Amino acid sequence: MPKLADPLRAAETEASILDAARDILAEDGLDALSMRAVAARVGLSATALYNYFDNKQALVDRVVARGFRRFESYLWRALEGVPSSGFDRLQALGAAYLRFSRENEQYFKIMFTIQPEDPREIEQLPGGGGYRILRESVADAIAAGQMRDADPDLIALYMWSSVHGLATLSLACDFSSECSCGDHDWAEDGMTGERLFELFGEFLAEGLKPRNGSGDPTVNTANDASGVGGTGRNGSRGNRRNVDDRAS
Amino acid sequence: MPKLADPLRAAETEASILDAARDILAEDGLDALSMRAVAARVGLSATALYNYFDNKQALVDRVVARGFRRFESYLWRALEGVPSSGFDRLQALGAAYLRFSRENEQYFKIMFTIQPEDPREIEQLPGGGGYRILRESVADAIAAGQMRDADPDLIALYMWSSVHGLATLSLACDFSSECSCGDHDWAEDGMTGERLFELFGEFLAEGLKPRNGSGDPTVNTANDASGVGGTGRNGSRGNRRNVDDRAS
DNA sequence: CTGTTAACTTAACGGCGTTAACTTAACGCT
DNA sequence: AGCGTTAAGTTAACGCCGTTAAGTTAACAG
Repeated sequence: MPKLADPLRAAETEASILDAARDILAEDGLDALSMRAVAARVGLSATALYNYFDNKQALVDRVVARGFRRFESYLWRALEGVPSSGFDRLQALGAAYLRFSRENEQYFKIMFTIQPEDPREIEQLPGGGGYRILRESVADAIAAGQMRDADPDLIALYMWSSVHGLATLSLACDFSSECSCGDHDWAEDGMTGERLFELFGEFLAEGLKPRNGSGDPTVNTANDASGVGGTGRNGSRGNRRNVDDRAS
Repeated sequence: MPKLADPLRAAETEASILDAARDILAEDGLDALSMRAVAARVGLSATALYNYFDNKQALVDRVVARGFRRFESYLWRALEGVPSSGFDRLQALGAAYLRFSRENEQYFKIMFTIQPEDPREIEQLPGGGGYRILRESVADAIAAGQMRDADPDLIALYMWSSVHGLATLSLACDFSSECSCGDHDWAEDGMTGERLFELFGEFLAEGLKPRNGSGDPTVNTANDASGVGGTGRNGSRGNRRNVDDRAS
């Protein structure tokens, strides 16, 4: 690996390599992201890339790090014009999180799948990758008296888990189609992660325990199996244990 | 692909191939899972595997499907002896979910990462893969009056998202060490996903909105930045926008 | 004894990440 | 002007990958 003395030119080439890698990833997925493909896209031979990156893993790590920066500024933009305290800000953050995961599916997948070769180098996940914004918004909401008085890190992590889980599951499984959850037909209104997150807002704010005269009745629609239905609509076949594959 | 007329022998060989693939995956990760490696482990040549599986993707899909079945029976076992209504059952489910994700890290990762070649074949995710158990437990809790009266699918999905997000983030980022969330030092008590899930129980049940005389005060310890701290401990450097990488 | 065929092998193709060796162009220096 | 140095890139090659084509072996049917 030569030393790449000219820093300007080197930085330009490096950036164009990273751009090419990002484009290939977004267009054709991680499997299509080969050193030869990236090199061809920037008009170099594959071995030339090794002047700029130690190996493929290092290149991918850089792509991921860039993804986290882009993710962070995406979240920042989502907060523009949203008042700086209360649940609105957190709702906007969650919605942006889900929107990003859908618009940048491949990016999002590798961001939380690839583990960097050198785990010391992660100033990105989650410290710089949006977590600070979330934590700050949580602290604001607590200070404004709109959120319970608990460890802001714990609350931030709780909200992050919920939204991240929803984003991940939305990518792995299409709720609104054949991969139906239960036998409830959600395809009717094209259930998306973002729509679900709106519905989850009530649960996040008020919890799951029953309460008298709870707020928003909209989430209580389409409820036909409560109070008397016992184990619910699936109760009849719910007890099949299917133990055959236990030791596999 | 010959017809494999002897069904008993064929099923045995197929099972041993799947076992080998599962073992390699668990021991050395997805990158080490090659047709040649699997074949060597069962004492065959790589091409022999094509008598039993169309291609590598089909083999991996079967491994994933087996993983889901194992996952499901794992969750079932976690419910043995737990009373069949109320939050206890859901708490046990969540804890088992996180335990499985830690004990079977590689398995868990590909279960929700790999997307099957033929998406019709997913009777596994999430229908058979534990979702039914969760939904049933939710319906039980609603029927017992221990949970609010809302669409059980919606509640189940909410809880699933929370736990799944926590599991995924726990694997991608070690909360208790260098990848510290915020500047809060959680390494003191070796923060794990399972421990976090215990702490989240209060939020899941009671919500995040403030309430007078809220229940468990243990989650309110270690809280030093609320009420007056404004934007929290990171407020000073929190406003760096870092817009440089916007178009990358 | 022969033909069929299930179950498997070896050989090979193109693509992958990566290394080694070589080329080319620009530069400083006497 | 001629020289060596070196940045930046090339081609060739290695071993591994998924996969296909062709050939081998053993059992069994007639």
